[in-house]
Amino acid sequence: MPELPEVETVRRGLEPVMAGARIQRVEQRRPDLRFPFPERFIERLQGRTVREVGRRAKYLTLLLDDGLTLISHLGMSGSFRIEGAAGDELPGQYHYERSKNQAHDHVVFHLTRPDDTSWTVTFNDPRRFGFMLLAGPDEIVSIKALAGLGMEPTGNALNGEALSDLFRGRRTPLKAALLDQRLIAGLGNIYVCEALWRAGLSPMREAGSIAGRPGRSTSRADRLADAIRGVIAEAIEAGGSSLRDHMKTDGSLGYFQHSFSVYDREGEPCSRPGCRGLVRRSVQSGRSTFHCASCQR
DNA sequence: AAGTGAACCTGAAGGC
DNA sequence: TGCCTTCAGGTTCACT
Repeated sequence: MPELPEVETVRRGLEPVMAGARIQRVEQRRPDLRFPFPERFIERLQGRTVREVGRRAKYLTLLLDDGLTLISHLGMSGSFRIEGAAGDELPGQYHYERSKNQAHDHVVFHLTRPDDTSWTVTFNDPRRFGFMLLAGPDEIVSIKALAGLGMEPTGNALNGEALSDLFRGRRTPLKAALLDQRLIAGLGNIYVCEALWRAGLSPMREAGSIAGRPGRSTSRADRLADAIRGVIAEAIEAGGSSLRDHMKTDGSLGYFQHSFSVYDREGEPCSRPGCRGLVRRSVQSGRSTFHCASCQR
């Protein structure tokens, strides 16, 4: 489920339980996910206190009191679920628990908080494309996964000029450039399709074609930057609001309650006012692209 | 260098 | 009902 907004939603869900909590015990139920777990994974976590629950692009980061950071990626199907040990801290938790196949519960963190409440945080990942890494204070910058990441698509740093400079001279399709985590870190297939639709730009257009002269923006780059920031901000907002529902009722994180303009809407009429086009599905570098050829140029 | 396709793995959904 | 194929939010690697 995880592009940046979903990972941020997960972060916000974990923070109130994990930040400040002591990791009493860790259950690691298999030797690997996508990669083998780090050496002495359990031993290095048990007894530590979580100082911060952070996020970089699609990675969650748990900073511990000894300077170690647990870096976690959800892959395609990873999720965390929180359960109060007393059983009644989270109303409706039973329903949520039942909705998951516990055969894919791979890691369980047993936590205690300063107020003496006890919790478990369980990592579930059917496809096992997720992974966990440990990095010491000096290693964190050299962790390969994080080292090459581009700018976050949130906030004012991502503007037309920045996009123009990032994409200048690139002949790769705009879609591929936006998915390239080395340029912008955190976008995935859904939000790239959505942002391109909002900006009225074709996914097939050369990335460099929206660039202006060095240090200058263009109206296309401005539109795209606005669309990206808007889509991401709204998705985080939606995830944040659905997180409360998720606590009460089921395991969905708003993803499925989200209505997209083009993603997974093949054959439907384009929803841009005045546009008569239909949403088309195509394949770019092995992944589905959804766009309206009539209004996305 | 840039682009594509396959690989990793399980489960859901659709066609017949 | 069941069997088969296709597809899925990500990343990485091998090839042309």
